[in-house]
Amino acid sequence: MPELPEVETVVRDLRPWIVGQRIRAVQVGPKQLRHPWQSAWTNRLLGAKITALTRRGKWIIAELDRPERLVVHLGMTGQLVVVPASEPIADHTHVIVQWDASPHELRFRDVRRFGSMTLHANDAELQAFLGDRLGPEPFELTDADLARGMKSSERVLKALLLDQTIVAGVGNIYADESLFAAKLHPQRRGQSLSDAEVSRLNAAIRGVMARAVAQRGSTIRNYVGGSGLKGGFQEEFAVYGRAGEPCRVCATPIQRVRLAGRATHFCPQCQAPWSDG
DNA sequence: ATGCAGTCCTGTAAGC
DNA sequence: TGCTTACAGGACTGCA
Repeated sequence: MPELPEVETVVRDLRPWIVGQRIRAVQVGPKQLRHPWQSAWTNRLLGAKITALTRRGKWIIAELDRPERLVVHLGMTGQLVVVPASEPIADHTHVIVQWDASPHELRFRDVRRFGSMTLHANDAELQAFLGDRLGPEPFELTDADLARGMKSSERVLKALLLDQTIVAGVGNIYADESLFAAKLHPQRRGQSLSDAEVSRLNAAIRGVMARAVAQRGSTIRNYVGGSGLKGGFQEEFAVYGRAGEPCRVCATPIQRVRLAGRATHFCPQCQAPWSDG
């Protein structure tokens, strides 16, 4: 599932292929993504040059040489890839962007259509949109930021980590992995955390994210980077998807429960539920 | 205000 | 073998 490391990998892969390219054509399929494509968007994109490709949380942002911003969210099964235009079009391909001077094209494929591709009018409007939804990036998150998000809440840690307004980019996999790395039980309440535990959690999130980005993210089912390459971090999972398997630290079987509506994996020994202050 | 459950969507896999 | 059912979960809505 594309979370921060996967989205970052897609952005890095795509950047050399599409930054500097001028849009010649946009083809949109009949099936709607999360938000319907407005036909006016196509006209506003034609002739525009991509000037930068960036990421904020799990959102991908294409800057243009005009005010509009093209924004993509991969949802659960979204894939954004650059391929030779001659390549057969895979099932569930919903948008194709073609360039003036390239034999390659950009394709957005999304089997379950939880993803979205939208055009925002300008950067200020986009920043307001993202600002309403996203807290700090993990690599910019201070202990004070995280403490503010955690210690004022009665919600369980798993739910708090999935809340994009507290820290942007963490999804189900990296929430579980971060809590293991921080030795915190996913069912602990935010307000039960000590300052030391908040600090540990912050370091854990950052460490897990850095290692996952270095491995080009995780491929569980169908995630691929912008060049079609799979990720490798799934080989390093400590808990996610390892229910019943021995903890890599203490050999205790990894437990799986349902928390905040999500499958949640943890080591009952390493992540004991009591506070250690 | 807060937190939770339900919703969307379809491919995969388990169960009978 | 073929059908039904559960499950995967990011972002969002509606309800208590």
